[in-house]
Amino acid sequence: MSVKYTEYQQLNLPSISEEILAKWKKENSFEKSVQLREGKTPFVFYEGPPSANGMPGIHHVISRTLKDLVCRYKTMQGFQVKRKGGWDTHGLPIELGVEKELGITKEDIGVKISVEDYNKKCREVVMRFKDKWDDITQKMGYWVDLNAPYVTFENNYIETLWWCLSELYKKGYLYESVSIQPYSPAAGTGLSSHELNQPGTYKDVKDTSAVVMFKAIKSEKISLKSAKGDVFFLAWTTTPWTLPSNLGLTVGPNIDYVLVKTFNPYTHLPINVILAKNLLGKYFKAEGENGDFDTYSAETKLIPWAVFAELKGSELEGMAYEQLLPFEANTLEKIQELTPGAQPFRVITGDFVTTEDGTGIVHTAPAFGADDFRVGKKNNLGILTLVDKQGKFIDGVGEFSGRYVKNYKDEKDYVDVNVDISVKLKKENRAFKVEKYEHNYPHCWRTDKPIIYYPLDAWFIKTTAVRDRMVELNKTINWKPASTGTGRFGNWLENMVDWNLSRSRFWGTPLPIWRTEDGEEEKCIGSVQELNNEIKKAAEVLGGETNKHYLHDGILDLHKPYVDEITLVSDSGKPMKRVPDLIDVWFDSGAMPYAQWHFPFENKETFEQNFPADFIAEGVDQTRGWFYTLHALGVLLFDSVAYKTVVSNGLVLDKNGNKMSKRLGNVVDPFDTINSFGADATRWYLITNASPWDSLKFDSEGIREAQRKFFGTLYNTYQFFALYANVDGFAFKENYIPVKDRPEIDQWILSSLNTLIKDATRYFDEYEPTQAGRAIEDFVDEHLSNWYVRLCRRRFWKGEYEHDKICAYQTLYECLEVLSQLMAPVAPFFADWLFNNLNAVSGRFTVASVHHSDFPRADASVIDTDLEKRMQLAQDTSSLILSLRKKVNIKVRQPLQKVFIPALDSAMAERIQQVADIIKAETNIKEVDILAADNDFIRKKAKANFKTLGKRLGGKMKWAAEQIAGFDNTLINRVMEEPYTLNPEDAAKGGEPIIITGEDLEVSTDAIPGYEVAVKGQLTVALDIVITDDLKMEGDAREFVNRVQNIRKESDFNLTDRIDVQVLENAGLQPSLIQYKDYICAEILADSLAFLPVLNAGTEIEVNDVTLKVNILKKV
RNA sequence: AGAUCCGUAGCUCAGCCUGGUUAGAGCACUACACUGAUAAUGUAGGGGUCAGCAGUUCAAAUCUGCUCGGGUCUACCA
Repeated sequence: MSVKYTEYQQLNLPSISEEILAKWKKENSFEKSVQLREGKTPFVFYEGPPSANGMPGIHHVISRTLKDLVCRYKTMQGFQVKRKGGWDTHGLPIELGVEKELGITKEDIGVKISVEDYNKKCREVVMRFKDKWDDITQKMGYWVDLNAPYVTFENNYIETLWWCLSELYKKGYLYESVSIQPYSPAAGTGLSSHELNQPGTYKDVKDTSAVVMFKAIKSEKISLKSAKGDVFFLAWTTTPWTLPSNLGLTVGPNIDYVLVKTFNPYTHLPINVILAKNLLGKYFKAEGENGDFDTYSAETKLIPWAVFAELKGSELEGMAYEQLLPFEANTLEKIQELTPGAQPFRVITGDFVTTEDGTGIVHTAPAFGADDFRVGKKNNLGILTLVDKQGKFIDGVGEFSGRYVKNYKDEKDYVDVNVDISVKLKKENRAFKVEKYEHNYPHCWRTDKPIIYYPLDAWFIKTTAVRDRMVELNKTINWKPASTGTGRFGNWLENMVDWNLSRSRFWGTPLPIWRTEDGEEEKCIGSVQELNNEIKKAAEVLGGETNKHYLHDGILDLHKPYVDEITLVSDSGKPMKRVPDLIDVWFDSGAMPYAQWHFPFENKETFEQNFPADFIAEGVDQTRGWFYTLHALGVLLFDSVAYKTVVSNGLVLDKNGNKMSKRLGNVVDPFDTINSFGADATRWYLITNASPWDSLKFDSEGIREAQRKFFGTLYNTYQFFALYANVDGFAFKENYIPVKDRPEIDQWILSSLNTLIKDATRYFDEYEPTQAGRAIEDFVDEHLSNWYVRLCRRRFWKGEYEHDKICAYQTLYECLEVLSQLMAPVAPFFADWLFNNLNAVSGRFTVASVHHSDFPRADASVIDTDLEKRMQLAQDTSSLILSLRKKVNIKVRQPLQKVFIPALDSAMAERIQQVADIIKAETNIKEVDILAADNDFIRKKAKANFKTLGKRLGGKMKWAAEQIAGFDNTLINRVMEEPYTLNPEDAAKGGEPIIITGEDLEVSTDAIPGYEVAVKGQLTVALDIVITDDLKMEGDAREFVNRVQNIRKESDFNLTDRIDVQVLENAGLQPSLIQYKDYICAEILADSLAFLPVLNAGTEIEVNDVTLKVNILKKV
């Protein structure tokens, strides 16, 4: 008739996962969990789209666990949490993968393979591991809606991106400009930062470096007039080929510079040079300072030098100098022709200048360095690009024209142009030091040739225009951890530059801008319909073959090459072609709040309800990725944050703290992990081991520990409950017994439980799942299993099914039930399993899954902090007594008469009194004798309370502490009663009196003579270890019970089987057994205990060094 | 190079915000005990210059500064 709690052979977490997963599938538990909250407040979550062209790794499991647990928690808190999944499908990694697979390079696209076929291939590859992802998603228990995911390559998605771009265009935020980018002359292509970060691109190479001399033009303004002869700025470069393009010198405004009189080591001519003071030692030998200038000749080894002026960089600003290498192509006229109004050849200031290397004066060629470009633009230096895209000097650079700046073509007899430039400068008295310099320089990963930084056209979003607003709104975002928001992200925002959108690739979202050949007119398209209209319009105006394939159905695929085949017409009637660029994939993902709903073309209302997100979470590596692009677009388009809370989780490292990489072979396969340990233990470990934002040293031993320690203990507790509840038929059918009517121990565990609910709720609300998990763990281990169940064991298997027993069942049941709910967000399978096992019998909930239930609410009326403290006292006391027993080697089964516990005050006495029974039972002691506060039996010890006294006493603290340590009982008692002056003599002489009160003392007890004593903090116990004959007999009886119980167990008797016991007569134990016969029989469920002179059958047992023979007979 | 996180027992981590005089857990190790939850549990033991240096303070693991080591992100250097 009655349903039983399911009992198990042993804990098998993976099979629990499987079983529950099947149940979820069958019952559509996820969909149901969302449906059940229909009409409730939405909690908006954005899923950062993974790319399915790579295998999922263990690091995906941690961030998804985090996302999942928050969503599950919020659902249980009554919110409706829809979780639309998504896939990131564009981007360089995909293209590179395809190229590798096809054995082609970027240059082959459009030649060996059509763009159409290439993109087709990309589209195939992009979902290659979707099955694996779906698999891990399910197995790890990640609830996300994959039925209608957003996919970034779909037309609708791209259409929204176009809408976003056109909005930005309308606001004037989208513009084209030159920027300095890594460029590979050998490959003839720009490189993305991603390509630059491929392993092995940075190599140590030796290059010709030169410290060159720029001749200053003396002016009235600067006090260099005092220098006799020419004055030169020293500047260092590792790329002498950039020197003809030099347009400025940059100094640090706060750096100290010196003017030094010396000789040029190559020409031996007297010169004056300017360089950073810190770097003097690098170029001048100390012994040469103030040397003999008059006798200097070419043969002199030690070059004399002398400092005769010192000045700040800011004082140098504005000084002019002679052009170093004038040629036809870099005359002032040419420069001003290229940049009207440019004013080159001046000293400017820049923050990026350091005195780590070089001279503290930076040769600035705006075309060939990002910093140079920036300061050049700011200071109107103009720009010279005297090197073409093949990497050779253009015409008009004298003898260097046509020469490659590096050996890009593998010429056998290549002569380094950098060396020739240096030689020329040496001859012209313009080189101060030329040497080989070894440094780390980036190389093209494809051609292995050094890259250069080169000005390239690119499209930008003017994020700097809203920088202040982005900073301001960022302050309203709840960052976990906060430091990422203020530090890494905040700093990034402060120093933000415009967003470079352009990518010269094939598989991605095309930039929807069409332009006339002369660049005079352009159009930015914001929707498919607009494009189709324009297609027709262009066909009509331009006629002929224009757009003939697109007239009938309009455009069907918004990718290359189709968009590029389309010609539009300008307002003045000229044909317009699309600019060739694709956009940065980060724009794809950053626009997902809008594009996932195909906003504004559809789902306007849905979008409005789902923006901004309440919560997102990804790895810290997304700080400048997704977190940034989401934020930027939110601010640019809607003047709003895109998310209110963001959790950034740290990296997963291997157990030795190394980054996981395929190369090192230390990657952890998430499938293996979950298959062998189950998703719950894995998730629990990932969450509780370290805060999500700390990097995690992943060690499967830790999962094993979580499995054994936490899940094992909880499982055991359930098993224990099920075992006896099934015997007694407990199904929670009786009325709920008011907590106040239950035994104190029940009140205590329920109080702890409600405190736990309160804490866990707070932690989850604060996005501190680690703290929540640890609190739950502590409760299960310390409170529930190792104290409540241990102390209450007998209540479950002894006695009749009545009040006390029902209290015990109800209490333990409630603990297990609430635990299943508290742990549900983190360990969803086990929690549901536990919940269902309980609910299948009791039917207390109507919902079919713990994930459909409401998160427990703490009942403040049940929380009794005093009781919790008291119990802690009982635990500590018991622990002390047990340690004393151990010390004197008296086993717990041997009863002892008495323990003394000194109470320092009446409150403490009261508390001990209330838990005395528990202590007695736990430690098998007959009496707890509480010594009142004012007894003289014990000696008290006082220690100064540094916290209260320190502030008042300051320097006299040490002295006072010594005084207080010397107090005796009388003095301590006196201070406890009334204020006491510590320094009466001093005070009498007019010194500051030191008055102390009871608060300023920390009183504890000293040893009690004649007893075994143990102390912990303020708590002292003194154990009476005398074993009287009576106690000995009782100990024997208990020991005997234990032996019989073992025999019962070994013989596989049922818990309820009754027995008859026969014992061979013996002198040693018989008196004890007779005296405690009733007790013994009750314990071992014996109907008789008989002493026989002869015993043929039976077992030899040993009880306290006495051997005796017993025979146990099961009653039939 | 800049930013940020981290550094406490052999290992994984608390404690740090709010300074207080014996720095805690768990795992592992050793020994002993317990055994009707038993692939569990208890007790005891060894194991720490709280990365280093300096400062503030009566008092620093805790606050400040610097240095070193590790991770990550960004940048890439004349």
